[in-house]
Amino acid sequence: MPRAGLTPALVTEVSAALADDIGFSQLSMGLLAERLGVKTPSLYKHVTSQADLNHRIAVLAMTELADAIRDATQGRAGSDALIAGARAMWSYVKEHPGRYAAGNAVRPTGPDDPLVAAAGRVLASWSAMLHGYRIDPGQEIHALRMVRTVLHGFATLEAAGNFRIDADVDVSFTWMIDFIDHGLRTLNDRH
Amino acid sequence: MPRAGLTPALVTEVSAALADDIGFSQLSMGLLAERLGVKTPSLYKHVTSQADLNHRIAVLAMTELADAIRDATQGRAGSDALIAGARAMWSYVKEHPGRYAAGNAVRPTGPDDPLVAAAGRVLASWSAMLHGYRIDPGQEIHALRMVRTVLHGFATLEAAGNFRIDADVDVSFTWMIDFIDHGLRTLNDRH
DNA sequence: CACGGCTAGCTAACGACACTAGCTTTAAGG
DNA sequence: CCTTAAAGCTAGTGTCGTTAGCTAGCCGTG
Repeated sequence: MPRAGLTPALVTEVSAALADDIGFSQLSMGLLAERLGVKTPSLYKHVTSQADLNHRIAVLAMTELADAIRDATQGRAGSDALIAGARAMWSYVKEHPGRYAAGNAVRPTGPDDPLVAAAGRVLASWSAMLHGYRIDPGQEIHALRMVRTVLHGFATLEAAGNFRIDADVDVSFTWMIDFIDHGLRTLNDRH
Repeated sequence: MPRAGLTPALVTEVSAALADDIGFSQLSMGLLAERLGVKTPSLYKHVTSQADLNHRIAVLAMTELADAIRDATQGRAGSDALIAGARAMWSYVKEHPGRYAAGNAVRPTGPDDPLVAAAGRVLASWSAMLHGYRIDPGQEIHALRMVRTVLHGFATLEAAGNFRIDADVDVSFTWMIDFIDHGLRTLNDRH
């Protein structure tokens, strides 16, 4: 019996890809083992439990997402940064729905959980992006939460196939980002 | 052995309440049977499978949510209707997180699925609410999707405990609704 | 009031799943 | 070449969803 040469990182990567293929909720140790050409119990040499595996997928997803947003918003500001960042996040979720689902399903175990750090990097990107709008410091947290809410909501609704007429979802997305952008730009002009 | 007097409706109601208590993902046939004072296999006299049960919870949730939003927006228009409807949805989700999670996890089986009708009633309420803003018909679908996206995103993020500093989540919610309201009211004033 | 059929609820059992125990064998390092 | 950590295996356990088949409570009819 030749060795398969597995590592925790490889197991995580393959399970993330499998989750993207069949859906995070359908992921099982048996299917993962089959895809890796190995029997189920062998996985426990690299991963302590399914919860541990899910956690690793979540960290991977949040890290990749943070990188994607950072790369997209790099060198841009204001409207440009918002549009580029939002599209980057949306396309990441469309391409990796299983990973993203894992990222939202898993709860951090504590303050020093790498998942917290990864999620913090995503938030930091949005926060940096908002600086371009010169928002009143007291309103920054609310604007940040709104951006996060909108993008998360759109991503999950679309990943779940919840938009009936999905022909012009792209148009709706653009419209929505434009709506938010316009609102942010005119935040200080309110009477 | 005296009979418990179960019905599909009662089983659904109790399972929904249980899901709200322990979380939708933690719901199991065994726990439900225990709460009903019955052995697990007895449930299958009233419900064909766990998938069937989840579907019934989802229909119940969407129906209740549609009623709550309709009642809250009744007799109101524009900003008032948006604020009242949004708060009604938010408080429903806070009060019944398990039900709402079921409503989002379950896929409709077909076009005549009662779940589709219930979800349609929710959408109809948002649509009626938007009429008060006199939005250009070509943009209505986008505005509708945005409202849905924002409320769904906020509800799920908060239900998952994803807002770190949850002290002023209520303030953020109000701020966000106000932001959306302002944007909708000035939609026609864009240059 | 008796009785017959429907069915709610039960026990027993199966398959799928996550996981553990313990063995064998691989392969890396002295 | 030989020792040793560990990768992968087989076998087995507990839990969960689900089915089969029996028993007994309830409702309608005679």
